[in-house]
Amino acid sequence: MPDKFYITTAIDYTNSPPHIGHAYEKILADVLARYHRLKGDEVFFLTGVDQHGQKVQQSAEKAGVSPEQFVRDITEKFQALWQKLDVRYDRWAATTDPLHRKCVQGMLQRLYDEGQIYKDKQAGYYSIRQEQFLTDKERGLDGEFGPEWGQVEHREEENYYFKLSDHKDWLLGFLKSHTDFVTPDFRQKELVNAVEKLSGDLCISRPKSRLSWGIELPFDRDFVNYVWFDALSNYISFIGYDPAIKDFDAQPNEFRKWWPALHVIGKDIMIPAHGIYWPIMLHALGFPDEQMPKLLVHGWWNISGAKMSKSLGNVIDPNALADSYSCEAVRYYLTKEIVTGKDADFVEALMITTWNTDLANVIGNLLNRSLNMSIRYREGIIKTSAADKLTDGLGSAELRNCIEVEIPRSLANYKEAVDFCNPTKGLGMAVNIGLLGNGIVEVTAPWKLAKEAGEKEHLDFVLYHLIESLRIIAILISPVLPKAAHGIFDQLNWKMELSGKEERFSLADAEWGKLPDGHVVGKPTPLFPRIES
RNA sequence: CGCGGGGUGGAGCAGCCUGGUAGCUCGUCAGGCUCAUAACCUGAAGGCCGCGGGUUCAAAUCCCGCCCCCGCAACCA
Repeated sequence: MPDKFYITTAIDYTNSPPHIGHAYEKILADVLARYHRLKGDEVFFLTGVDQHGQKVQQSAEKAGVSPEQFVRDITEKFQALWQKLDVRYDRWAATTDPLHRKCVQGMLQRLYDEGQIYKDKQAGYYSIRQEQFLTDKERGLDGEFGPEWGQVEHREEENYYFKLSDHKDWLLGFLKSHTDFVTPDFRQKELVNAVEKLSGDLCISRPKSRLSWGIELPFDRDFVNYVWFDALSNYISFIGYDPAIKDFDAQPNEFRKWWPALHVIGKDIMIPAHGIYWPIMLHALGFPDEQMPKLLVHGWWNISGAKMSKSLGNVIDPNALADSYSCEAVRYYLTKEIVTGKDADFVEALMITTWNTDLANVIGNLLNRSLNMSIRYREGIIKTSAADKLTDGLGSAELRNCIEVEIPRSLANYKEAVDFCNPTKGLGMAVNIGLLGNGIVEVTAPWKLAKEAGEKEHLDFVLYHLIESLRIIAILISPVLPKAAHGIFDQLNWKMELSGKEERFSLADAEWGKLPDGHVVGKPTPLFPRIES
């Protein structure tokens, strides 16, 4: 039985078009999903859009179109971008989907019936722009509410509340006994601190008079749900959760097959949404502790050390980036040049450097020179030879060390790294095998071997090793650079019957010595042309 | 004393959890090679690993104190 891997991303808010941060998260999730497929796991990758809410309603009004129309346009932009960036998800979660709406209403109804949701009246100062009640905490030094809140008025309003605080102690206990709930670990520390300060319940409704663009509360049609039950529950609704069934073990097979999930999210939505509301919602719905999801919290791409923001006008458009360079260049840079979980600076020049160094100079060049030599010296025919006999040839010691020590170590490091959600380090291992290959070319000097009749066997062995290195590299980079991985395989003339198909790659094949004797390689063409700036 | 992150050769970063020759990319300098995408390989210069204490045979790494930078409000991942 293959392992199951269910991965999700945050669903993006369809209020404005996607930027580099959206792209990073989806690429990260896509890379992990592809890696697990490479391992042979059964994978389900869910991503989508959050379409409801006040801001969409307002933006639509401003644009003079219906919310449906407005949301459809933006949604198309997201989907087009994911296609352009090779983000291959299995299902699209759009919160206006009837299936989702039904599930959300079912959840709310059951929690209402079970006394987890109650109606209450709140009076106080209310920010219209932020659609929330303000407390004294929000007052500035002068005791007034700052301009960021827009128009503030006194208001009295009835709403529905979810009994969040009832579950605070449970959550603290859960976090204490499940220290791997959040990756990286320092985020979990942060979360525990936040939970300890938690007080009050969660307002989950807005009267329809103010907000109509949302999911109606099933037990009171004068209200729509506000945000969290709608947005977060996509993670379960789209894989078939049945809200009417409290007993987790009695849930439909399809749902139980995939759950629990790995949620890939940004650091800004861990507290409170994914770290507090979501596990408590699941707990209240009857999910046992061992069926809680895990969170992979990534950092942000900053621009010259500053936060990316619309108001600063420094937003990076991934569409334009993919057009000027390539989808693969964007995927490579975003994966390689950030420590998973931490922030990084987005520097376009560094994207070019990284591409040129790792892909053009190291891997691409190794591919090119190896194939070229194979064809020039041995007519493209790759032969295995007994490694034992080659103890005293040029560079034999380095060659053996590479095969017996370095490559196995790189492979082990790669697997460990990506298994722990660190594709950055994984890519480093693939590049490392490329570096080793280029080193081997130097010490074995195939052009010298080719001139000596007695060295034919040694030459064959060297070439075999180089081709094997490239075959392995292609497999390792395939989750990040699917197109380039195919490009390498195509030039190696390997598994041509699967050309273009994802099944062409398997992690089990990433092992030195799997290429059969007598394989004939193809002609070299520069795969990663240098980007000249 | 709010919470968290960071301070490592010229630049950007890893390493810190699980102490033990300070590593990577770019840049600089000097060699080598010619199969290759003016690519590749080797070597060199350049670090009191923020500061001060402590633990230890041994600290970038663990502990304590201090200094500086950045997030934790918004559009926003």
